[in-house]
Amino acid sequence: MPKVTEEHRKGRRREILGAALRCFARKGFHATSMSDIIAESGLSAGAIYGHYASKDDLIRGVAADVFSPVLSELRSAPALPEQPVHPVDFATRLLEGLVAAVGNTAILVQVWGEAAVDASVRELFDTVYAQVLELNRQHVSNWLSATARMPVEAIEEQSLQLARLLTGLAQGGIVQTAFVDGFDVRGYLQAARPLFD
Amino acid sequence: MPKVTEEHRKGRRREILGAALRCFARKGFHATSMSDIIAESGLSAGAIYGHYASKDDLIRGVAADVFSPVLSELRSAPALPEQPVHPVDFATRLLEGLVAAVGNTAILVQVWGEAAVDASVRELFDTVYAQVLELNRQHVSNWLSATARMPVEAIEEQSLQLARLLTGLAQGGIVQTAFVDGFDVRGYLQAARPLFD
DNA sequence: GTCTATATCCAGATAGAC
DNA sequence: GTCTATCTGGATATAGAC
Repeated sequence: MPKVTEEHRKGRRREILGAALRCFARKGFHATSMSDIIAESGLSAGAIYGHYASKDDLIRGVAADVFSPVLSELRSAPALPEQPVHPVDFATRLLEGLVAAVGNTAILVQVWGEAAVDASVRELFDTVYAQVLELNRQHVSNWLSATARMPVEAIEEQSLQLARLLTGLAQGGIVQTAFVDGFDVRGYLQAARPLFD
Repeated sequence: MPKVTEEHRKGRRREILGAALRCFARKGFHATSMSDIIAESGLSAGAIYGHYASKDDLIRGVAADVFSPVLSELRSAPALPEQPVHPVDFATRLLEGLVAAVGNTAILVQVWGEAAVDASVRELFDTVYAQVLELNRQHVSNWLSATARMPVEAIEEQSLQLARLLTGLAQGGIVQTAFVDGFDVRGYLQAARPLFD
C-alpha cells in the first residue's frame, strides 16, 4: 500500500472525527444521530462506516481526541528540578494551552459525563488525570524545595495535597470556561498564588 | 380533588424520577432507554407517560432533582456578617452536604454535560452557579472584613476573585469525588485554608 | 391511573454497484 | 473508498381496556 493512501486515510479519519466533534459539541452525544454526522461531514454513510465501525466508536474517537491536547501539553512541560516554575504559572500554561487546543470546552465537560458511564472513556480520563496530578505534584515539590524551608517529608505531603488542589482548580476552571461567558482563566488561577509563597 | 390523591401523585413522580436517576447514573442519558426506566420503576409504560411526557422531560426532571440539593444547602447556609465562618469551612460544609445529598456525583457530572447542550438544563446550572458564587463571595467578604486589615475596595475585589476560586475548587472536588476512589473532600479543601489567613 | 398491546418511525448499520 | 439504496431492530410514544 502506497504512502499517499495511508496519509489520505488518516486525513479522512480526522475529517470525520472533526464533523462528529462539531455535532457532539452542538447537540450532545445522545441527540446527535449518524445522519447529523454524515451531513456535517459532507460524506456518505458508507464512507463513514468505512472508517468508524459505529457511533460509539466515534464517541470514543472524539473523547480520545479531546484528551490528547492535554497529553501533548503535558509532554511539552517537563518538570525540571533545576529550574522550578511557580505552580500557578505552570497550571496557567497547561490550562490556557488546553483551552486553546480544544477550543470548545463544552465538549470536554460532556466527555467527563461520558467517562462516568463508559469504561473505555473512563480509562482515558484516568490516564490523563493521573498524569496531570503527578506532573502538578512534581512542579509543586520542585517549587517548595527551592523556596520553602521545610523538612523533606513535609514537602512530600504538602506537594501531594497542593497538587490535588491545583488539579481541582484546573477542573473547576474548565467548568467555568465552558459555562461563564468571558471567563478569565488567567486571573482566576493567579488568585491561588499565595498558596505557594 | 382529595388531598391523598395529590400526595400519591407526587410520590409516584418521585418514584419514577428515582428510577430514571438510577438508570441514567448507571448507563448515561443516551444509552438509557425508556424500557430500562420502565423496568427499573416496576411500573408500566402507560404509568410513566401518565406522569412524564417524554424521555427529555425525565432528563430535565432528573437534572432539576440533582441541582435541588445544592439549592437546599445554600438556603440553610446564610452568610451572616456578624458571625463570619472561615470560607474553607463553609465550602466544606456545602460540598459535603451536596455529596451526601446527591449520593452519586457521577450523575452530577453528566448533568453538567447535558447543561452544555440543553438550554433548559443550562438555565438550571446558571441559576445554581450564580447563587453559589454569590454566597461564596459573601462568606469570603465577611471573613476578610473580620480578619484582614484592608481597604474596603480591596476586600470587594479580593472577595470576588477568591469566590471564583472557591467555586472552582468545589467543582473540581465534585469531579474528583466522582472519579477518584475514596477521595477525601475535606482534606482536599483544607489545603486551601492559607488563602484566607 | 395503570396496564397490555401495538403503532410508528427513525436510528444505526449494511449491500452491492461503481 | 465512496456512493445510493435499503434493511432491520428497537426506540419512543399511544390506544383502549380495566
